[in-house]
Amino acid sequence: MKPWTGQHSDAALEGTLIASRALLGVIARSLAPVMDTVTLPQFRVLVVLSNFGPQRMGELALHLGANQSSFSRFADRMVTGGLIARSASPDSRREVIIALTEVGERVYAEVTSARRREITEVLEKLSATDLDAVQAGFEIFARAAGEPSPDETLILGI
Amino acid sequence: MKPWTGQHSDAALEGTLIASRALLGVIARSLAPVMDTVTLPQFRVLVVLSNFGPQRMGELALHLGANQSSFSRFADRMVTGGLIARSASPDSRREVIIALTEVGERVYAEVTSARRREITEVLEKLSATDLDAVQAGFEIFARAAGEPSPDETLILGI
DNA sequence: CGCAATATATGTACTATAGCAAGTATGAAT
DNA sequence: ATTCATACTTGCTATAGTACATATATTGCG
Repeated sequence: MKPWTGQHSDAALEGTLIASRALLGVIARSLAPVMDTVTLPQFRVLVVLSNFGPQRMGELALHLGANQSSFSRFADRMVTGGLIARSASPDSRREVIIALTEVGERVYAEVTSARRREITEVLEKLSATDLDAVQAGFEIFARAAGEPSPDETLILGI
Repeated sequence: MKPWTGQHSDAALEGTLIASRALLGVIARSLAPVMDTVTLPQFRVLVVLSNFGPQRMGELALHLGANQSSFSRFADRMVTGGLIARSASPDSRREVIIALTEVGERVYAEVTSARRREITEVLEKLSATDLDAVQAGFEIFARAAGEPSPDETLILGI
């Protein structure tokens, strides 16, 4: 099934590409202020911990597609940076649970709230009619595109 | 001027955030296949060279916010990787022009065409009516958000 | 020409990421 | 209890990125 002609699709494609650049700008701007506190790979850890909660080292390493031994020292740096904390697992004394510290939470929140703020600023420029149109279009697109898998999103570290 | 109520804006905000995640998924997927050929910082160079053409070392370093001396060795690695090439400047013998090699062009094209393909796949799922809605919404949003500055886009290396 | 300015390259050094192999501590199973 | 598996850490090593200071080559100017 091909409900539109080539020409029609091209316009929508170009529009989508332009919008995707605009959104990337938003995301980049929201990320910029914390880039001297965390590296992009480190920010990925904040994302995972924020969305999935405290986890064992191994689990986390798996989530991030990293070697466990690499991840241990990676975690060292983030602990030193005050972003995450190791703690003993209640289940087993050989397990180590990694959780966000308050600082880590704050850094993550800073980025997400900046993102919301930026988007709100854009939306505030719109008339009620345009806002409706944006909302409708984005919802339809998001539904068709589907949520990216966590792994996919993490490629970029966002 | 505040053309909408809080509730209305929230729905549009959430929709935008969800769509932004969907688009990030698209971008990440398109980038994944080349991530074993280039690093993200290196991909930024491909982006700049693709969009602004061959440039002097110093210009390029400036574009990327890098120290000139750092960039010289950074360029070495990309030359070794076959992605860019140094050449003499016609203007001055002390200037070095950096340009994409065919491989570099191909890597960049691979990513952008994958992105187009992914988006096209999503749009193909839509009815003509929905496609119109998506196109309208994205155009309005992009116009309001504006093009991100090159520097902003490069934060993420995309 | 001689000297200052410019463009790039190199010496040196440090941090982050990352993998393999080996070590240690703990838990589980026979 | 001994042995095997699990979970994590550490030793070692290598590469990428980045910066500062210094060298080298080239250009432009007085």
